[in-house]
Amino acid sequence: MRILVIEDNRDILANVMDYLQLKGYTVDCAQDGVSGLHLAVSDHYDLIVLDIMLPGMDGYQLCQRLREDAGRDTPIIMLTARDALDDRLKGLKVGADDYLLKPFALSELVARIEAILRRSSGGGRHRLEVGDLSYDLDTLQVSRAGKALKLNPVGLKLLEVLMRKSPAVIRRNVLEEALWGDELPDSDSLRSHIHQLRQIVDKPFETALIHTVHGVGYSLAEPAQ
Amino acid sequence: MRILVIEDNRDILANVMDYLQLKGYTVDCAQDGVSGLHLAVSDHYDLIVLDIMLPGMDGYQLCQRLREDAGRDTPIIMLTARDALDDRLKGLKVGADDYLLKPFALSELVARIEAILRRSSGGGRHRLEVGDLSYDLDTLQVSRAGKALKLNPVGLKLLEVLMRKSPAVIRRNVLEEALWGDELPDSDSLRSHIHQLRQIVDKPFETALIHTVHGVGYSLAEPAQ
DNA sequence: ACGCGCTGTGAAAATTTCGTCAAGCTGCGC
DNA sequence: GCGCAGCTTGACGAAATTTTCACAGCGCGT
Repeated sequence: MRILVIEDNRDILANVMDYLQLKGYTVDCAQDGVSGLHLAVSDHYDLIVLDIMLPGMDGYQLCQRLREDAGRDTPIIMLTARDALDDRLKGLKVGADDYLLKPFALSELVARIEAILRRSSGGGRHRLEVGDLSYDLDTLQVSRAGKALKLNPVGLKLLEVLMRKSPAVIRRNVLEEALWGDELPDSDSLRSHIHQLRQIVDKPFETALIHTVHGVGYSLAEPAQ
Repeated sequence: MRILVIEDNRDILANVMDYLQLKGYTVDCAQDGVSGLHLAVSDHYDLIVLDIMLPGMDGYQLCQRLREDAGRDTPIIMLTARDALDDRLKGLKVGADDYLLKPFALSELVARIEAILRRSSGGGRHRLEVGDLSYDLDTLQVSRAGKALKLNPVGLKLLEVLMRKSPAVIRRNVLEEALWGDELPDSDSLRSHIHQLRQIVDKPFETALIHTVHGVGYSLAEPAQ
């Protein structure tokens, strides 16, 4: 993963670069807006970390020109020193994906980078994994411990929601809304679907992944946790 | 994704609801502050679009009560007709997440909704901690001193309210309202639930965290304090 | 010290929720 | 029209949770 850091403060820049490289990213940098934009346009990056206050061209202008003139939708995380509402709005308006208030913890920056990369994983690998369970969102193939499983449309949707939020507990009404939207079925058909899902996902295996939380909903998680 | 729109102007409300539903959101609405707050508290929403000027209770009050009384951190986008700085500061102060000045383009509203949802759902997990007691709001797992505890739905809710406001004392009627809303049980069942909660949270350990304040209510706090 | 009201305790009763199964319904390809 | 796969509905016993109740003990004002 290639990341471009645009920041004029040498200390911050060095810190961020070190930390990101430590995390396994390939990092380039620029210390002013013009050369930053040049790099961002002429090369390919998976994400850009962009300071607002820059010599030459500020972060907003850079972001805007990258989006509108160059047509790039490279994810951008903005760094802003102030907690001013205007900054946040302006940033979002010109197309930033997230922002971080200085001073920030490096771990937080990495967390956001990962969140955004995961979301905009344009690479096309849409796949969910929980324990030995795997769900390919492109081919709609589900397998556990290497064995392919055959699921219904409702089962797929249910599994998708459960896996996306794993290991969190999903409330019944959230699941119902995810499956049917506003027009819920008259009876409690969610129970039947969970039952069916279990027959396929849990029954043939040693350990159960689907857990019911009485009076609340269901969760999908490894028992270890 | 469930969105609650609180707006008294019928035309704007209809427009916004139509557009959001078109975008695939599940939308509820309220046309005054009181019923809006009631919905926001009694149901679960991923985001709230809140008009400032409302009959009954204005947007600031609603936001403040939702945050402070009900302890909800549902993201809120405020709608205001004025461009006054005071309004913005006031909004930030009571806990709004973003702003939109009327008149606004529907596409802009959606852009902000998506930006905020991305940020808040990608964000780390929510957890409450008081002393050696810890409560993960996502997985609903409660543990004290490393030992996992098994709680009922009512116990969880009770603990959540107590931990959120810790070390403050919570009046009985506030607790009752948090648990049952308007329709209280006929008898004083709160006592039983507190008792049950104590059996699980305090009994197996050295020090008690739950304290009763005679004639007032209960608090959850470390004894040191 | 006394009494009243509030609180702790324990357990039974009432209610809700859950797992499971089987039957009925619907849309679709043949 | 037939058969099929997928979905919904309803019913039942089982399990878990919540409410209710009775009684004992404690706090506090008098």
